[in-house]
Amino acid sequence: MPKVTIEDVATRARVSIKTVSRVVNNEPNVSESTRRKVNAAISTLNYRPNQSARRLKSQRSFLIGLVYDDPSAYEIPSSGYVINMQQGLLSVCKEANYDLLIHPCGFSDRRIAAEIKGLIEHSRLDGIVLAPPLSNMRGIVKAIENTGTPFVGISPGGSTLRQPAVATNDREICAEMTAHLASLGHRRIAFITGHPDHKAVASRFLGFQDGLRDCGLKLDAALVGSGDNSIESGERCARTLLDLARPPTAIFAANDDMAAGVIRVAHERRIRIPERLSVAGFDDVPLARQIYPSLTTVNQPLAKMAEHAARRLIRMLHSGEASLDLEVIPSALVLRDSTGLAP
Amino acid sequence: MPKVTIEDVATRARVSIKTVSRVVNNEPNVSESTRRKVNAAISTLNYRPNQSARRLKSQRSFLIGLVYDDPSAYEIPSSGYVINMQQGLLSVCKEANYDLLIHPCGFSDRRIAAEIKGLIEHSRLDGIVLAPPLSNMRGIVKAIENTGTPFVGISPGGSTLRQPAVATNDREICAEMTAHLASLGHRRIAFITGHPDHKAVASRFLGFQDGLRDCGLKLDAALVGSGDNSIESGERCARTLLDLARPPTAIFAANDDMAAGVIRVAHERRIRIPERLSVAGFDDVPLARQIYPSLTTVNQPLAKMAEHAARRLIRMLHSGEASLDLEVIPSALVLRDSTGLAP
DNA sequence: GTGAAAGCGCTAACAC
DNA sequence: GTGTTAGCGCTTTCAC
Repeated sequence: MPKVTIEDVATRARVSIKTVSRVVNNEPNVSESTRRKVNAAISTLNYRPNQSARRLKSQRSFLIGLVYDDPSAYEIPSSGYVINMQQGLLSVCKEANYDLLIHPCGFSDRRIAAEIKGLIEHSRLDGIVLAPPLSNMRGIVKAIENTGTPFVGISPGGSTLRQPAVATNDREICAEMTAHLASLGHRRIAFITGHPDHKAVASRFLGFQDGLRDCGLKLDAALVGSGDNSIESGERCARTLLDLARPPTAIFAANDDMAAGVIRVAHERRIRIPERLSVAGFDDVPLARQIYPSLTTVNQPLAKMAEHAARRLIRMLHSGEASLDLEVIPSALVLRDSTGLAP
Repeated sequence: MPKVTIEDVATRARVSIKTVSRVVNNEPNVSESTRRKVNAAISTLNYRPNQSARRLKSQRSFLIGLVYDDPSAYEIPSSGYVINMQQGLLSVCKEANYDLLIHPCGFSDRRIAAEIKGLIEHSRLDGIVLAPPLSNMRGIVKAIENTGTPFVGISPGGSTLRQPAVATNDREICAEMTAHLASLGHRRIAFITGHPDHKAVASRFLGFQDGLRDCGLKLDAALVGSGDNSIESGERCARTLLDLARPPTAIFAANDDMAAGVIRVAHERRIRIPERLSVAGFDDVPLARQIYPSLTTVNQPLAKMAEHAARRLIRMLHSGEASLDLEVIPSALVLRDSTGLAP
């Protein structure tokens, strides 16, 4: 590795290092011919600016942190959502010449605020993308705000926290899904709620209620199960619901894992899906296509949401100001084999 | 954020900056009392060494890269394996004060060597952890070797490439799984092979053959399906196998996704599992616990493998020398509900 | 439009 | 054991 520095480029292009710096950073005040000369030198020498030097001098790290709840701490099975967010972030970081640092952390930890503060100070992050459900937790959002580090939240749900954020239309799309089930003739539609700490997941329940109302159906408290996003809670709720004297003909779970739990129970009891029971989920995790029957669900454009979050963050970094509004990227219904006409 | 520098610490502790540097880096030649004084100053001032400065001066980035094949490029559904590796790496990086950069890249891309070279040059990575199947691809391994960057491969499979690597006992554990199926009375055991580019997955087939031999069974070519790790290929192979005049009573797939495909087909055909057909997979992805019936599989300790890889890499970084041997971390059988006595 | 000079905060020689 | 000095490679005044 022949360390080629800005000086080498300057010498070769017969200009000063400052001019090279201008070209590299796309600054104005460089004539077109000089720019060409410099670029030629850069590519023949295969010059790469030294990030460390640039960071040191400019007092910026060109580092963006993704902070999410550590899946290992909670046995959340479909941690695939992290991968999706990472992909979205990476694609933007790449083109903007930022690097991405990932930082899982347990959200129940009372010291989490200190942990985040330490992370920012240690890695000198320029900005942060905050994944759900951390984005709806007051203590965490406040901790980041206190450090003064720009950040963008993803899916903060109905939380009242004012923050720059990107989300999807959980509520509206759940109303749509509910309407879809109703249009298949279902009248007794059950809902399994998610983990209470996930505000975004909570708003899915609201959407369900909207949907019922839109279709002239009444909410039956007996048809609401309290889950916690885990497959086990889905199984538990399914058992209770299916034990009912008048069981539901459709079950809409607030996420795919719980829906998978419902399907497991249906299999155990030899209840045909969708002939005797329709099941719908939310997230469109890989699992949704893999189980039998394949799961009707809502595709949440996580990668795209992350992309937008990153772009916004970088814009904030450059402009120095934060827009506190919520950007919404719509989800889409994915109709597969687990839903059908009401029996 | 009051920028506190090494100088502030030195002033407060009434020593020179070099002494502070020594304390921070745990270097020798500092008296215990001085060390205490300095540490006191550090903590009252809440001093954090500026990584950029340190990197610039020491010509090291304190950055480790995880290079893996981009799951989005191939629709590999159970990309959960990346998360597991990340977790393992992060835990080690954290304690060793390195940061982790993740870099997915398409492995079929002919320019991948150039891409990796660019990545190393751009981010100035100190070392690389190479995930499978990239770790068994000559072009990629050579590209990294050419840059002179230390690296450790994960699960390079039976590849003949000499490299520092951490793997699991794919072959032996597959022989064990096969023996387990035989012990349940199965005599017609089918195998579905994985993607030919994945050497580690290929060695699972060898293990299957070992197992058959150990149990005095003969390999029946008709009972071998050629998959590509995808769930669809699992379905395809399952159809062919189950259409046989004398179908197998057990199917062992080289990964969980293909096993899930087999289970889907069994459901379609109303073939009871495990009463009429036993199914086994490999990987123990989250899906394995979620589908019905839950999948008997092999738990691959990916996080632990990644941990060891990171530790080795960091040791290499400090010592400057690479040990080319292969470290093996054993997998374990996970017996669930998809396997049972032969009919 | 372009360049000279001054550091950013730290580590590595080398003195003492 | 401890301190002094000289940069690492870049960006940033500010001069021209």
